Amino acid sequence: MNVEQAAKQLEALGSPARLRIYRALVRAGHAGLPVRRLQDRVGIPAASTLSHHLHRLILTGLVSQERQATTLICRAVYPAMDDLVGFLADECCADETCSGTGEAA
Amino acid sequence: MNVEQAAKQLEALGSPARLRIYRALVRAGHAGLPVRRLQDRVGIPAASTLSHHLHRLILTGLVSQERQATTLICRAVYPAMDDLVGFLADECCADETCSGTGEAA
DNA sequence: CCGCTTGTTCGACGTTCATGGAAATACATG
DNA sequence: CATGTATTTCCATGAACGTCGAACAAGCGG
Repeated sequence: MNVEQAAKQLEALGSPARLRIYRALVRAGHAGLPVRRLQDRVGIPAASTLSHHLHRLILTGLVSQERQATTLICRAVYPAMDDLVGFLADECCADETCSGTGEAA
Repeated sequence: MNVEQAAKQLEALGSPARLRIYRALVRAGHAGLPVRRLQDRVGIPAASTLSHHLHRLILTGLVSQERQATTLICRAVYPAMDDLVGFLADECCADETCSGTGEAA
């Protein structure tokens, strides 16, 4: 995970609409959520807007889709989030253990 | 930490320039870094651009500044990052323990 | 085949962002 | 007070974003 990639994912998550989408997906668990259901849940009025956000999330690898007949099931990609949180934690140690990390890490 | 606040911080971090700035600050430890040094380190040519990004980071509470005579020392606010990582981890459990979280959490 | 549902793509609108140059501010020093 | 350094604020410009409506594609059921 390099800085550019992390920034891209952070940016994807850095919009209330997309963060809500992602959160709903995460909470839906492995089963995932059809786009229609997702729209209903996050309260985005226009389907095209949701589709746009979803596309962005997918591009960064945070979300995946699987077709089931006419409906598209969306799922959060947990390993991606894991990596991202790992990157953040690695850079920042979250506490005060940061002093020893140095520069080459 | 609500969704809006988290999204704001995520967005602040979601730019290669700002993520690099933040990273440099984190690695500098609690000693912090003067703006000038920061500029030199992250390779932003215009001081005004750096100042702009810094301002954004400060607005979201991710970075703090302290004046020392003519120079401004910038520091990463570790608790803020801790909260953000916590929010992400809380929503996503990072692994596969997510199924039990439910909806009301 | 036709209509219905599901979801995406396209084109457009106004808003916000990133960037940098110039002027302004804050502070130390002589 | 004048000068010099450090940093921000102001302003302008082009690019990207968020949002939406309308048109389109795909698959199911009569």
